[in-house]
Amino acid sequence: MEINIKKYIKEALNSLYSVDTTNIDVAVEKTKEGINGDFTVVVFAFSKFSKKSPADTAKDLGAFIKQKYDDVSSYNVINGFLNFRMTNEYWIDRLNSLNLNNKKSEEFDKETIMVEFSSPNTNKPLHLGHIRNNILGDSVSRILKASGNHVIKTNLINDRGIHICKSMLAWMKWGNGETPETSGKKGDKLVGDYYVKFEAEYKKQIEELIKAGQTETQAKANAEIILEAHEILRKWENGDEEIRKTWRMMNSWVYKGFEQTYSDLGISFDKVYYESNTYLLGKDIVKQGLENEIFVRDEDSSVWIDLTDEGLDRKILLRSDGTTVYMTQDIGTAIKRIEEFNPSKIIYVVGNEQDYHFAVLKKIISKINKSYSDVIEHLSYGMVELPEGKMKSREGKVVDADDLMSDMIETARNISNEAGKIHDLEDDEKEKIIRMIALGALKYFIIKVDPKKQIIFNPKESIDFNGNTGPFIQYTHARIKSILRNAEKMNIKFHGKASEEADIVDLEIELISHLCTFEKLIQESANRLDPSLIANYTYALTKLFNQYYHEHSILKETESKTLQLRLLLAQTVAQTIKSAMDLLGIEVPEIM
RNA sequence: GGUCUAGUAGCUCAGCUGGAUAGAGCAACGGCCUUCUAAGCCGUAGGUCUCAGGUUCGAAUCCUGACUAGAUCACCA
Repeated sequence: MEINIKKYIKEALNSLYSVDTTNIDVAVEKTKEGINGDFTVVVFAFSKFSKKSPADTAKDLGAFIKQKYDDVSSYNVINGFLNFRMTNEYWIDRLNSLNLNNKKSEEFDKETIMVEFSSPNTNKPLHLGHIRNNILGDSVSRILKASGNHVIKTNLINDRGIHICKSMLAWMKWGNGETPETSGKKGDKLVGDYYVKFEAEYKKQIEELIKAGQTETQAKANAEIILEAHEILRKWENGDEEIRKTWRMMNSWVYKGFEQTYSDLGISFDKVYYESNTYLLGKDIVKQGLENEIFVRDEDSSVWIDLTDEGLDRKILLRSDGTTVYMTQDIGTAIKRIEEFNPSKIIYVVGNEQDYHFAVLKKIISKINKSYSDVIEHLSYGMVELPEGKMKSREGKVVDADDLMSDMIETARNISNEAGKIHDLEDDEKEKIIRMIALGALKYFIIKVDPKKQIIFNPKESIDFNGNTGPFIQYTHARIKSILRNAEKMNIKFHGKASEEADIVDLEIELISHLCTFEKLIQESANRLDPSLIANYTYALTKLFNQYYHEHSILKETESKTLQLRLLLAQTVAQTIKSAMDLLGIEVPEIM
């Protein structure tokens, strides 16, 4: 759209001042509120070509363009800014073209991009921090897909390690064979409870040892219960069948619980990896790296990479006993994925506490193979914290994902009952809408903030359903749908196209102008891996429509061309809201 | 101490690669339902954009340096 204006300006610069415009970037913006115009060109930079003041330059350019192009209806110059007003026909044409087949068919499966997110540990249930991770990963995947890429959503489940051994040990000690069936507890919750039990006992033992004169470090290493946990880990690694059986059983409980939470959240994956299958990967690569002298072996036979030249540190890749560390596994998995899928990017949605880890991983991968340098990308997001600080699973101080969702559903139900607009629906329909609203409120609340910023969540302050929220946007969608239904009931024949002769008001131009930027915004949001741009865009669109809705009746419009224009505009807004919210993983109702 | 990230209204956040008088929501106060869904709309009030320099026609935005907060720098993941 504003590409036209750019073209015009370049042409004018060339004709008027003989400027070679190939490398000139023309800044075209939406005209600020309160100033007459649709597009604004910043002309300060062109003074050097015209050898005139910005204001005179702007006048030259404006006159030239107004005279030559008939989609420009007028121009004015204020403070050296050149403002153009486009004709009504121009805007109506824009609206019509938004409704043509705007499928960018040539942009399909441009690149293969792998997005890894969620990646939970299996010793505890998911909490609000995981929710942020999941909806970020899910939304980014949707946005990358919408911008024309082939996306593979993947989850690497951390199903082995000391953490799950802790839960197992506590269960073996104090569980009396308790299962999700006998206790009626969700599987992940049950296993999480034993993790908390372990940590409580561990803490007690540490305190006792400190009282007996040990230092904290000593106490942490010597507590009997942690030694037992390490023993279980050793047995696990040696394939002890009894331990493996318990491990499989408890993990299966957890998976069932996770499945439920993922399904409630509307999250799914294309490919799931288990760390118990991948943790040994990477050893061979490290060996090769040793031969190629990318890595070094210390005297105690541990293997390292030295990144001090790159502003990073030395990082261990294999322990002196030859066992792998987290990094080894990540190297192996990354290389395996690259070889298997040949993705142009693997995006890791992981909290910013692991910035350093991924900086190192990226360096290592590019040292292994230069052509892989740009594959690894870390989508680092800020932690979700409570007013009193970090959430701590081991102390049970977390905002549980399932609890939060059911609280939200409860609130949504109350608000909906009060409004009474969906009373007539069948119970299951009602329930579906209530869940949609609850999830919409929760997801929007999180996704609207810039991923890299930390979120402090105060459980005492409930998540809003009014203002800049998911439900507000959903509500506007339902409102528009209601208008379109009423139009049908009134036997208004809707053409799906607007006449260029229709009347058009300022708010309509603003709406159309906003709608026109959606496609570009998806690209930008994909480039920046930032769904919050979509959220803010949608809110602005919705806000604008509600204003319009209030000031101009659609169905009472008697002039048929204007009525058609308004119906088309309303429908386009509804569609755009729906697709935008879909990119955030939020559904919108027809009625609410 | 090194590195990274953030600091905008009482609170939660927008503000794109520098552009005109810094915007929303929540909370407060005042209006608007015989009119397409009031989960809405309009208005009032609320700001030294952490501070100090610099770059330039022009800085919340870019650079440098302070200050504050968080993260990270393990033979943990």
